[in-house]
Amino acid sequence: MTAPESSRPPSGATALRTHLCGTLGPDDVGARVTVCGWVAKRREHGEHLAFLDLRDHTGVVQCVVPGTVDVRSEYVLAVTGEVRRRPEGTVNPDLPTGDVELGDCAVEVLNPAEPPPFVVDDRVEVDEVVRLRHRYVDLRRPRMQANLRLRAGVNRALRAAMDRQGFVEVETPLLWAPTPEGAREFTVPSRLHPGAAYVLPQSPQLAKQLLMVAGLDRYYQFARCLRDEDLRADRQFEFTQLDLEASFVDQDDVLAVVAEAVLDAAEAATGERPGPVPRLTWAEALDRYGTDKPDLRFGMELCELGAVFARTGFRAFAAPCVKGIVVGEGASLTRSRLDVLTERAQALGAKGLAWFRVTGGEGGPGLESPVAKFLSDEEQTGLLQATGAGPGDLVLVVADEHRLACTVLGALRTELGGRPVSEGPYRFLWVVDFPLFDGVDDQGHPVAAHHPFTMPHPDDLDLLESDPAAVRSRAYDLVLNGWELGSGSVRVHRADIQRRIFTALGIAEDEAASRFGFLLGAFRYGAPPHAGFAVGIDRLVAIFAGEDSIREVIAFPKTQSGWDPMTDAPKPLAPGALADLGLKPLPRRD
RNA sequence: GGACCUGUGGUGCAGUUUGGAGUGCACGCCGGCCUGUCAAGCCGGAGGUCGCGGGUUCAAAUCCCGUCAGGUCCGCCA
Repeated sequence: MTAPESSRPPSGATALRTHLCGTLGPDDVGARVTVCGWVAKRREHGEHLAFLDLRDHTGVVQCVVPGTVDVRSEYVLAVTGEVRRRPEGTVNPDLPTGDVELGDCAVEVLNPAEPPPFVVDDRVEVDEVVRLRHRYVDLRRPRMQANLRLRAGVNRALRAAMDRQGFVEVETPLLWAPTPEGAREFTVPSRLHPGAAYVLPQSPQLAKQLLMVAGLDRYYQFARCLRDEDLRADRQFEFTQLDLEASFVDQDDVLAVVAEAVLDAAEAATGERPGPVPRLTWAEALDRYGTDKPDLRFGMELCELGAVFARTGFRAFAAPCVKGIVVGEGASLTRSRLDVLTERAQALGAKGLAWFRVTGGEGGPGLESPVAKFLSDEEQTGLLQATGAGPGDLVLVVADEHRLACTVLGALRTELGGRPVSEGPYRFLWVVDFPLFDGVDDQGHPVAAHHPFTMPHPDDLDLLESDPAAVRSRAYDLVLNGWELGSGSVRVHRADIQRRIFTALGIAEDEAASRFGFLLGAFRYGAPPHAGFAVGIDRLVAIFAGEDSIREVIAFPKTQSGWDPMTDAPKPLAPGALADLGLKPLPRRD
């Protein structure tokens, strides 16, 4: 990462030290220096010589002690010595400071330490619960130090980009009002109002819209967001978003602002600036990649096979949609592997998965498959032509409803062609024109795909009442290498459109007033057209760090069950604390 | 709510298929030796509720049932 010079004092000098361990080099030869840090390794050679590898956040330097030294791993030391070139033949090319060492060292023990529960070293894999229980030790490891500092660099770049683009940083409340909508919220019971509660915000969505009514014009915030939903590798209870909103803008303005910020962040994190961010419509992303967050680092696009099997006699392929993907060199996959893929497809909702190994006979390529005998020669030829598959390839075909066929193949595409997070390049993507509604609720009303303040696509306004499922929206997602990095939308600022959407959603006027009253009330006093976005910082940094899990870029994350092995949170409240809040536990149901 | 995988000295593993004494490996730890190592080397040593509970059996780390914890995924995440 190329951090600005000003971000770190070159020397790191303090009252206790003159230099940093990892920065010492040939230029310092001859200087008498004091460095502070932790003992990474002690190597004693009898009573006349000992080596100490001293580690701080910049790296490790070898200290030579003329005698024995009673220190152990992870002792905290101040070591004073003279920087000198290493003797002939003892240079360590694997160590950045390996040209030099600290000679004739005087060692002061600032604090002894018990043996750590695991070695502070990137070379060992340690159980994650053990790491989290002793996170303060885990974070000493170079990998974690690098991740947290990378994150700081990303934040710095994002903040600079927002400032430069005229955005004003505003903090919004963590204690907010409960809303019966959307993600489960964390509840904070009120002591002063027993029986009443605040909730922690899932996002500052409504607050930032109020800031637009308030005339802030351009707002941003590094917003902590909290959602009481099940955790995953890319989801924690609490996460951080670069949250932003702007007035008198349209979709293109927002995309430009966000793109500049994340491309700056990418440049700061990786040293290279990715090219302009391309756009796909949601419909196109689904058609071509079977997902609304396609990984553009590889091809394997879905092939449309409806025309090939339009009049097929094979009942399994007589479906509204028939699509396939080509797995290059996939013909060598074993039968058991193919069975697993089939089970996987069924688990995702498909009725089945048809596979075809492409063989290379004398008369041209042929198909080897349990279902090949059900297909006519024309269909087999058509399948090969439509997919472009060649000998040695594997073709996977799903026939089903359009959405399902696409998503099943999209999942298989990712599983079979997906690359590790740590592999470049960085392929940002905008997915635009999301549907306004997604599915229907118990009463048959459409369900808001994003949130109920999302502006319908102007070309689809007429369909709001007649064909809500076909209404596109001014909602958009930012995608990076198959990860959803964030989403945003143009908001509804006009009462008449808002009323029509509420009606479509089946939200009565009094219900809307009770749920969003303060927002709708504010909108009566002059709401500017506005739009916004939120970028998930944890995911962005995880990708730049090449980490599969955002836990690796969060200082103190929780396990999948929401447990913190270090603090043992969550813990039962003391009876007195419960009483103060006017709470009484229900009897356990076991 | 569901599927799959995992649980064995401080750490990482093997052992579980086919039941037979807590057996083994690497790292770490403790003690000793060692004047140029750097994942030091050599010698010696300590360290275990095989996640937990129950069952089968003469005998269970190993088989069966249950349960807890962790991970990945589905659901969920307006």
